[in-house]
Amino acid sequence: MSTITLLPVIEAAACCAPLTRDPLTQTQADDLARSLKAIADPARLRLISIIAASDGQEACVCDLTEPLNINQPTVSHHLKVLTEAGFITRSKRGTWAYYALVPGALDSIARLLTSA
Amino acid sequence: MSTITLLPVIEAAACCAPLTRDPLTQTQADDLARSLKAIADPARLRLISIIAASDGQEACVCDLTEPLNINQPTVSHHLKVLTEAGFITRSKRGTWAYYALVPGALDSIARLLTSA
DNA sequence: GGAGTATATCGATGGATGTCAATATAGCGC
DNA sequence: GCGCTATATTGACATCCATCGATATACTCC
Repeated sequence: MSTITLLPVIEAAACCAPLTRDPLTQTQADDLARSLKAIADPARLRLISIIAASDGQEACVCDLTEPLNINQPTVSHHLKVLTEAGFITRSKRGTWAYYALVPGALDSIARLLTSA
Repeated sequence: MSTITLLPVIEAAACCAPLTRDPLTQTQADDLARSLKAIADPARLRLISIIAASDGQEACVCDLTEPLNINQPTVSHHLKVLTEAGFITRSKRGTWAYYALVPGALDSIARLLTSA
């Protein structure tokens, strides 16, 4: 796992023109699809939106488990997917784990979809 | 199938604030996830980008089958998914089917992901 | 109408994925 | 160390999904 980049989303987005300017290569399409798959899930979208609306765009797992009506292991799984995709980061403070939005990660994906 | 809205993407996007402003409700998350799932596939992203780069942002199926290295039924399937999600529209002229981008569909999704 | 072409649909299949219960790990306070 | 709490991991399971071959549909031209 040591070869995973820290911010795969932003890296993937930095490379290329908007989706609508030129046909994507297979590799570009694979990368963008991977990022989109990570957020194309209701539970993960809600997690992102709760984190984003929290103080400092950071939230404790203990505040994320209850409002989603899914079990704790499932929340943990979704947070891992979002982290590996580069949308959030994890920092542990004592017993608690805090997840924070990666600034610009969502924006860089959005830019790829925007034609203007 | 008569109850399907013509532009589900844009309708879903018109209703709500950016993902990062307030926590999403379950319904909002479901809708947005459905739209994102439709484009979270390499083949469909490439289809969109080829259509977008074509004259009048419209392309014939005959021009979409070859460059993707996937079989014709699979291309047809992906085009259907994109159509039902409201990203493209289909118009038949003679023997050929043309698919065109729905203006603003991608943009409205992008706006939901943008914080600014 | 019949042959040929373009596109869509059907059915099957292998692989990915969301969810859970059970368990493991890790930190805290006594 | 021991119990307690918070979070992560594992393994299993059911469902979804991308892809394909085969076939159906629809249009054109002769």
